[in-house]
Amino acid sequence: MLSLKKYLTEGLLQFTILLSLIGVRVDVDTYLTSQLPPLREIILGPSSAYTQTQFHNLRNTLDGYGIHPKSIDLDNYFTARRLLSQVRALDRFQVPTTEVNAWLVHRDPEGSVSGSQPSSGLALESSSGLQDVTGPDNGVRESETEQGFSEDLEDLGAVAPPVSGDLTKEFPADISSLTEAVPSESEPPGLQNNLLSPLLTGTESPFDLEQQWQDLMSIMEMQAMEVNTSSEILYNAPPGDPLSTNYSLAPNTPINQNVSLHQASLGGCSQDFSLFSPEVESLPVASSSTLLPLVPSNSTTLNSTFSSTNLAGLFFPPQLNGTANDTAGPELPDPLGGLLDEAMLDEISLMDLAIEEGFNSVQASQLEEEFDSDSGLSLDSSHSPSSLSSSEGSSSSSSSSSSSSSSSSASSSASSSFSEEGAVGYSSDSETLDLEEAEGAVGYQPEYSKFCRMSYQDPSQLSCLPYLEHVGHNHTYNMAPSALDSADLPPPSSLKKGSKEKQADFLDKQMSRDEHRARAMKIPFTNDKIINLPVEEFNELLSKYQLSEAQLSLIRDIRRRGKNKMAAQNCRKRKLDTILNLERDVEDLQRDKARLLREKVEFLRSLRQMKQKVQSLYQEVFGRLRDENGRPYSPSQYALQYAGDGSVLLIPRTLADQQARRQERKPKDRRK
DNA sequence: ATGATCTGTCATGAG
DNA sequence: GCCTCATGACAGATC
Repeated sequence: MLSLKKYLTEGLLQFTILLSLIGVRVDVDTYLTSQLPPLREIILGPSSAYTQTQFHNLRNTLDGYGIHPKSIDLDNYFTARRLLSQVRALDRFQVPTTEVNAWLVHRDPEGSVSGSQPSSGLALESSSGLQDVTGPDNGVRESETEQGFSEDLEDLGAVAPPVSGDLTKEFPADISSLTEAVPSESEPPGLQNNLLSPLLTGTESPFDLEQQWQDLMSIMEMQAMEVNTSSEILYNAPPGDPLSTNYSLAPNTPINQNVSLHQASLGGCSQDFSLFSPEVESLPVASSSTLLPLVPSNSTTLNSTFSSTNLAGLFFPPQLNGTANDTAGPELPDPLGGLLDEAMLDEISLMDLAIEEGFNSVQASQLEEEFDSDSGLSLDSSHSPSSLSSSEGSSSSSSSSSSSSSSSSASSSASSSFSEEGAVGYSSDSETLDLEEAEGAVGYQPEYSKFCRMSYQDPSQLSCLPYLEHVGHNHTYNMAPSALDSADLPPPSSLKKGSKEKQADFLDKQMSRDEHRARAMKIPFTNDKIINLPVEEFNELLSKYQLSEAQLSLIRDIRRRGKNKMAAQNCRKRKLDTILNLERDVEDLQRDKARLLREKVEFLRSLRQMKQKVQSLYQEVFGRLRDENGRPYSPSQYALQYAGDGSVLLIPRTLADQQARRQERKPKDRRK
């Protein structure tokens, strides 16, 4: 059997290679597509497989594409298809560009507010600390910082370049804050851009914090294992706490450059808000938040992090002493900052894909090899012969096939193939003669279908049956049974006597127990007829012969067992098909899940962009404001704030700062 | 030799 | 009641 498989496998491969050499393209997709209907029919079973056995539909018309549902070829087939679909899915998935805006901002130690919120778990942002005191080489790295500020960084492990005050000046609006607790004494004074500090102080998400947090949790839960592992590595997170790692950095924690970069990106997300963005303002939540008045009682949880009601609190350090420029603002949690972290989201998305689509490197390499093969066949053809040999489809559609489908147990096959006698296309006269001689029973006919099937399965059998050699090449096994009815075949004339005995033995082995019994009982017709004839014809057939009670009993048993055998095969096929369908459903659901996750990532990214836009607009508006003397307002002394009617007010910084503090307390109280 | 799997068979119930 | 089919369970065959 194995040797025959190998034989056919090699033959198939060689044939494919030949096709390739002569320019005939073997298209994998076409191959699979064209294979699918018959294969699916095999798997699902032709209509007859799920219905009553149709006597007039006995022949298997699967055109040789039959693959036994339990055959390894079927697994290979679906594996290949799944891999193909996964590869194609890669086209659809656009890996988001990772944009990391790294800003190292130091907080004034007086920012006690920040110290009071380390447990928030969210990104703590420096409100005023724009001074870069990460190292003495700040100036040297300024240029690259600026460059890194605008360019997309794909490598999250990249070192975050320090940011100098000049640089911030250059990019006051687009601040991706890094929350770091840096000792104040290390901060060089006078390196502050107050305009930036409110951005760093906190941003208000247009979405509900709780919702965002739940969304994040849902994402993280789905990717708990993988995200946990990777995030720990990537973000230097404490084990088991990827969220806090992503969103916060404990105060007084020395700056880890890798972490700093990531934190910077988080901050960048968090600082964006929709103050001036029409699109964002149109959002219900955003508009509601922006309309919040200065009254402290109206401040919400979001205000602490995205205080649109108090723009001063956002854009200015909450703590303004005499040298406000030197102070760092409180670190406020930013719910969206972490959510919008592209690096995290990308990773989630990618890992989700990797997990849910089950596309690992091994499979990819295997698939690649398959596609790289000269044959052009992506399917593992090494098993194809077995699939041909075990034509499950025949069993499902015809009674004859049911007996023959069990190739390995051909010796125990219950019935000869009534329909396949002709379907096989085998027309060995000698065979008929030998069988009749061996049987000694009138009307008993050999099972040519089994010959054919065995010829597929065992090359040795094929070789010992030279007259069967053609079976492997022609496909006349689908011919009408009547055309090749063995009973009508003339005796062979060219068969050698030496092979006759082998054939007889072989046929004898191929006979099922019931066939042996029938022969022993001298039943005058084939088991196929016994099993597959409609009851009326069956009774009519019985009436034509004078049969003993024992013979009649045996015939009934043969019929019952034969039908039950087919029923069992169909039943098992259905069971297997159900499993396969469920498997496909699971895969589909996993793909949907991955797609939804990708969409969510895109939405969050879009939100971040809008917030950045608003941020820049704020900078622009504030920068154009002039006092009565024509001088610009100091960001440390004034801030913009939304009024309840939607207008924007310029209010003193102290007032804004007070409000910001109130808004910070609210969420804390809520948590209590 | 042994366990897993395949396959045929029986018993039973339903249509 | 008979026939057929579906299916769980079992056992032998096969891998």
